[in-house]
Amino acid sequence: MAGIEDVARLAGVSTATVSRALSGKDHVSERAREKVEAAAEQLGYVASHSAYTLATGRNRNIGVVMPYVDRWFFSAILEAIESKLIENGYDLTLYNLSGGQEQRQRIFNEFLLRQRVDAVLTVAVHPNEAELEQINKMLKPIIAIGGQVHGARSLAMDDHFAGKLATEHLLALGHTRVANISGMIGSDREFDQANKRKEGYLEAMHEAGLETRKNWLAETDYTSAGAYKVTKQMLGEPKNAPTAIFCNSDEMGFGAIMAAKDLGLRVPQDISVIGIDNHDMSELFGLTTVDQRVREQGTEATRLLLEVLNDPTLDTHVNIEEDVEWKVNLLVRSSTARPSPASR
Amino acid sequence: MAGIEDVARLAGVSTATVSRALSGKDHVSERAREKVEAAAEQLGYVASHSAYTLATGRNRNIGVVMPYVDRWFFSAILEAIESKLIENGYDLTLYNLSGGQEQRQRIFNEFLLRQRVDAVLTVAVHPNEAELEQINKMLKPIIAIGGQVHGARSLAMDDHFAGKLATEHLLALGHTRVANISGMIGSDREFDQANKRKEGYLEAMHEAGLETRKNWLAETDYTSAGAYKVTKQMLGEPKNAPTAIFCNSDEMGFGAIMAAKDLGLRVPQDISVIGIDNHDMSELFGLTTVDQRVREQGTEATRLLLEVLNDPTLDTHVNIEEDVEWKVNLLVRSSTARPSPASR
DNA sequence: CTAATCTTTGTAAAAGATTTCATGTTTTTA
DNA sequence: TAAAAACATGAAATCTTTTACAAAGATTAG
Repeated sequence: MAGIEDVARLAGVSTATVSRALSGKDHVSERAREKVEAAAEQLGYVASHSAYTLATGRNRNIGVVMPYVDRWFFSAILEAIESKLIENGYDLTLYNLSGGQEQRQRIFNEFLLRQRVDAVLTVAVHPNEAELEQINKMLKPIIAIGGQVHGARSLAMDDHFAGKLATEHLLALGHTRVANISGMIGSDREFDQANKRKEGYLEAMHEAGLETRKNWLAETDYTSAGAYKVTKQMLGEPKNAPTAIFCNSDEMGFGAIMAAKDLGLRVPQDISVIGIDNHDMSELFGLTTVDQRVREQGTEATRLLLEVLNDPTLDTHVNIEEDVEWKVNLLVRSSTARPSPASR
Repeated sequence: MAGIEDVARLAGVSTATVSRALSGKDHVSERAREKVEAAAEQLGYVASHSAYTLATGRNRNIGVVMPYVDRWFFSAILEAIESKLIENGYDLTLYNLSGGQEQRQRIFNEFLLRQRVDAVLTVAVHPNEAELEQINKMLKPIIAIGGQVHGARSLAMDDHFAGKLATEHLLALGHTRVANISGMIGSDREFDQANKRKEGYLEAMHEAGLETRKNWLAETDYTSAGAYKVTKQMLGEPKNAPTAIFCNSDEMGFGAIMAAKDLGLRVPQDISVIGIDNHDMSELFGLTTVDQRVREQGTEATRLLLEVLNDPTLDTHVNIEEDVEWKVNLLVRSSTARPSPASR
């Protein structure tokens, strides 16, 4: 492959001029610029990235760390981040934490420290003490989406509020027997954040002076299969059954709806279901939800990050702990309605 | 951050020895190795990646190019690729083609040529002539998953065969009125490949001497919402309705099942549905499908790639055009059954 | 015991860009 | 027209590592 010297030779100038011309810098005569551009074009020259990085200290590369890639929320947000980055000339290096404790450690101890990235974007990651220390060692900007990371800027929705909002929608419709399906606390560190939605539910119920029976509080993993199972149990004995279910995520909402239908119940006449997310398939299920505009979150967080990187007045190692609170909206579809008179 | 010289100084050896000791090379005395390791540990030294790359020409980084990230197939395969790569000490740089023609061009013309990756993995990408030329300019190994790329090794399922297999399952159950929902040809270059599944369907129908009515051949985008819509139309007038539907993907199968249920039809008693993929949510829907073991595909393709990269006898620029045919299996669940006597 | 071989180590030369500094040239100002 | 300022350019230093080569020390063979 052609190097900068080849281009310089062909254009009849020095490598310094080539570098200046191609990066649109300072003082380069029109003539020289044209000659250089022609030579570069002819040789198909593209600057070697490692040399560029070594010389400038910049990577034009952002590390994205997330606990999963193959779950809808994460893949949607990743897509948005990637688009925004490419648009601005940045590469995206992906670090997926799903490979177990050992791999997770390696990512924090080795990969992120290789100085390969200019900044880090974490998505729903809860670093522990040691990991936090490693992250801060990098002296690079960090933005955390979906959950605070100590020392980093964050952009996150208020999970407590969202849970309350969803529950209050059901209460406003007249439901009094409202259940909640949450993730298993502790089974997956990263989802602890999302479980604050349950607290919002509890608060709403409490404020309305309603009881929350034990069997209306189900826990399962954050999958539709898990929700399907617990919903079947919950709705199995009609006597104790709720008239509405608030699921901590839309995917769990799908499972709840399928379970209800398989039991011969109609949604929403016999049972209302609400989720959180506004998953791509929620429309298909007619699922009422709290829209958290996932893709926009990715775009906005990336914009924030680029702002920091492009602002030369800011030290690159700004870890302003300024948290952006992300707005969410109730999106009513056909899975929620007033409880039927019979069920009361 | 500490550099190699700091480590050398602290350990009381030369940088050459540090380099050799840390990369587990050649002839280094036990004593020297220990001193170096202790010094590196103490300083928290991690070799700068760009310097490593500049000196060795290696990136320990693989470029992954895919048309989408936020669709299940792609996110699942991405997860598998990433895990395998991290395990082997490689980074993954993601290039997502969904950002329109202009961005697509930039990815092929600039990003991939920056010499930032040691190899490229494409997933269901159909490069055009110009793009192919750029790819080959890189002189780097390429492996194509899900569709051949001229000049590259590939690992792909036989889409024609899978379509035939799915259709024959329905025929074996006794169905004669079988419909197909495919993607829109040409609307999305990358999915042309998957549309070979339709040809398999047509062949199976033809070989069985069955007619394929026009309104049993629906086209839509590869989403469940699209499939929902066309299925409602198709099953709308019971007279011409099929007794079974073969969908080109599971996601479309979900849409078909939901549409059928919303029309008051029972699956599989009134209508059978089969898909292709074995999507994570297929079990929830009880969807019979052709399992293409998506994650394993990603793992295996990555293994193949690493094999090429690690084999010093192979020129790194091996573009053996050796295509691995990926096996698929019929996975029968509860969405397919014999047609009811009434419907015949 | 000497010569040959093997280990260990350090010096210095890469790798391929960017950028500082110095120099020569042109333009502007007084 | 002379001095000052602005501009264009190239030589060489720089970024941080790996590695070829040379040299020195240790071990083995004859």
